[in-house]
Amino acid sequence: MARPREFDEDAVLDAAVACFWRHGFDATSIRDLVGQTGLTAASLYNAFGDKRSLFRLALERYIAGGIGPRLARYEAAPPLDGVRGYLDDVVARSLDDPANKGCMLVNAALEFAAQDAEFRPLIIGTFGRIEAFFLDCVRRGQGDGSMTRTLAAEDLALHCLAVLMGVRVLARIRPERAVLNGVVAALLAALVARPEEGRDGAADRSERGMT
Amino acid sequence: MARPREFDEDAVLDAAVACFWRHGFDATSIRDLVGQTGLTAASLYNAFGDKRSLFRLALERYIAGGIGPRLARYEAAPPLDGVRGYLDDVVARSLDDPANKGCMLVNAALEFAAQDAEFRPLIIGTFGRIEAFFLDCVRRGQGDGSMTRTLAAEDLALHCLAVLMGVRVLARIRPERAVLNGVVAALLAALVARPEEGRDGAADRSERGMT
DNA sequence: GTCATTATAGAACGATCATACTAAAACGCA
DNA sequence: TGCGTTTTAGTATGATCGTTCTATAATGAC
Repeated sequence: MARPREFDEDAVLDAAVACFWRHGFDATSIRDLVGQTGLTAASLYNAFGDKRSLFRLALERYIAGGIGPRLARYEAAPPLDGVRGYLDDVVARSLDDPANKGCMLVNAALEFAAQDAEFRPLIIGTFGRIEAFFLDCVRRGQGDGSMTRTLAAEDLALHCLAVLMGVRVLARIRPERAVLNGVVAALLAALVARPEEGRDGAADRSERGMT
Repeated sequence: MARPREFDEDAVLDAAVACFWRHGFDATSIRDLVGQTGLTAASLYNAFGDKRSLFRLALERYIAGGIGPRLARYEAAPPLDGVRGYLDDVVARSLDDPANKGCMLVNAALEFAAQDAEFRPLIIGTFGRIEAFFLDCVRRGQGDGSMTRTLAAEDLALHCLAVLMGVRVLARIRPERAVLNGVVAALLAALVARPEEGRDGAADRSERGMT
């Protein structure tokens, strides 16, 4: 009934992700987006709204295409393999990105931080999904004896999340395989059960007080 | 011989630090700086050069006033106390900052990342100083038996650095005491020597292979 | 007191920002 | 073949950006 779109929305959003991912929200201009997407400013505004809503769509697409699949890829793995796989994945992606863009979610979190009420729920919620993934790994790992029970599962999961964030920051400054692998190796060593811990599931849980 | 300055350079730089720390480089306008410092744009340019060199001075002042003293405060502490003190310090500062500005160095690192050749050396060098502090703590801790020798000191130091960065990011998103303390507690638990490790210095170093 | 020098104040600069407007163009349906 | 609707293309708009200019004010040296 009306004139049809001449562009592929997904391709345009991918181009927008590339722009925002590389330069952030503020430093990406509408002209940049016009140049990278190939369509005009009028079409951009007509199809996606203003710059903020386009950023939101781009960030959601980044999450749906990058973080979501990665979580799904390791959610059924053995606990230690899940954590290791997730972080090795991140390290590999960080190392083979010549632009060193890091993680768009971390970048957005620091650019908007607390002040932006519109993006906060999406950012916090996504980090919450990642934390939940780590928490699930740790709970299963503590249950099957592969991970240490000397700390609360919640603390260990937060530790994983913090190391993940740290890796994403460190990777932008020192994108060297030895550096990032060293960090991940130390995290995994911190998670594994110590030799003196029993390997028989929950049986020996009562032998230590709760701290 | 000429008209004297009417302002205190240090006070002006402190105001510039406050602006850049809170909003970053791009999102801070010269007009913001004019408003916060109280002097005119002409005086700003005359005294400090353009926006980039003012940012550099502000970042150097932040490092000299924030990070440097913190490193000095804990460099002579017992190894574990040094790491714990440094991170507890960071957590405390993060929690009592209502603006949640995080760390200006981390913010700058992510805003400029790899692309900016002018700020890279300062950013990388400062993180290098922090890493060297952690490495010194770990080496001493491994030497006196208080820290684990199951990993290379370099990897443990990098782990500390990554957790520090992660805490700085996490604190901007979830500035809750329990969250940040949990992360630090897990880091410290990862550093301490395990019960089966000898406490007699370097004596038992030969009993394990190098991995 | 005059001069050279530097600091101030405030307006002005061109560039670029996000966004809106005006027309023309391209379709489905009558 | 028109009509209604939406997408295009290009330009315009007002705001704000970093920076500079002009003029005036304040000092030490002579």
